Amino acid sequence: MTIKKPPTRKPRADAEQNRTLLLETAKTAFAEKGASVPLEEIARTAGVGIGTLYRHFPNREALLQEVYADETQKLAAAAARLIANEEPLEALREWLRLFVRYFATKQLVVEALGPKLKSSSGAEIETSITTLARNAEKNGDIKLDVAPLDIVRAVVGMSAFAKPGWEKNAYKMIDIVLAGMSAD
Amino acid sequence: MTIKKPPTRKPRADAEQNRTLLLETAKTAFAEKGASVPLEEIARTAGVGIGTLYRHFPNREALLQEVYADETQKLAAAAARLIANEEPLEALREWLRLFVRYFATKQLVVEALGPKLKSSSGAEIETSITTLARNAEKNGDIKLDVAPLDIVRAVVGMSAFAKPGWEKNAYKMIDIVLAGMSAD
DNA sequence: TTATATACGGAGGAAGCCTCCGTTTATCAA
DNA sequence: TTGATAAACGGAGGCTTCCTCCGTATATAA
Repeated sequence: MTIKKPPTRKPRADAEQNRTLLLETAKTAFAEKGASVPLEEIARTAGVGIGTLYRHFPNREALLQEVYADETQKLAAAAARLIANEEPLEALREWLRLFVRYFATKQLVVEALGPKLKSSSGAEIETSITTLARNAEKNGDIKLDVAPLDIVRAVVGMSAFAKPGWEKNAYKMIDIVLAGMSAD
Repeated sequence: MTIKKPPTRKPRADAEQNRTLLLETAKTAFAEKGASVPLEEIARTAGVGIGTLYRHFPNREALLQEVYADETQKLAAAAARLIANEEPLEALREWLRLFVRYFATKQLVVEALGPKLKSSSGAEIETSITTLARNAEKNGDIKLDVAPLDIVRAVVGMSAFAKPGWEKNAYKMIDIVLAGMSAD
């Protein structure tokens, strides 16, 4: 069995630059043209070769994920903050609202990508909602006989071939679902 | 302005046959390999040329729609029957369960097609759920402050990157949502 | 049987995805 | 500075799928 020897060199500056450049270009392109914009177009716009794009991001999904990574990050942070500062049930409700707004920005992504969002961002979201929901359950606010993630799913469903303004309906659905789970 | 003169001839038998054959082949293929199975493969399996497939169904969506047309039809029929024979709230609940099963069969379709289901099947479903929901509302069972279709959306959301068995969760979500909407 | 509207089939152009590899360049040691 | 070399670059090209176009074949009607 061969051991990997790490000759360790400083990472090349041009590589870092291109990576950043590609992420910025992709973010714009996805927002403007939807998530199925040709990757070759992104590469061209960024002024790099297609090979470079694929070296940094092995496929479309990887690129999308990184583009939205920081927003996902913020969402996770918000969960922690809400738990610390709010009543459990309200923390849960508020986070779900945040989620709706977050999801609205990547909705077109989902449309074009299909439900492959299990990926990494999914894991962080699952952690957040699970913590929030269990917290509310322990506090006696809700009875949890579906998986916590199912709450998110119901809310996300609101965006199914949504017209602009679906967020309003999603907010209402949050209240309905929480009411339906309430342990009174 | 030229008027279209209709020379009217009996439609050719081979055309009808091929159409039917293609529908059957497509149904199997979609079920077995998902909705993104190459259309050329369907044509080949059916033993017709790709041109014939495209003449009958101008694109993938048209083909999918026709493949599932009769199931959609049944669902609409069920709505009428349930309204006639059940208590309004139970009619609504039961229809939503039927919908879950219906949707389970075309779920893979949705995944590959993305939310383009507004199309014709969507219209029939919207009619059904609207009638059922308004019926339950008039009976004083629920308070309807979301669009009826949103109930379906919430339920459909359960299937988002679902594992096998998501139908169970969907059933639970039906109960939760209806409880949350109950006007007590 | 013949004429013709209708349908058939598949070649081929267009578009995207992704890989592969020869060329270029940033880093580091001397 | 300079040379060696690991690291990164770029884009040609193979592959897959979509869909159109049109010459050929055939079912229908007279």
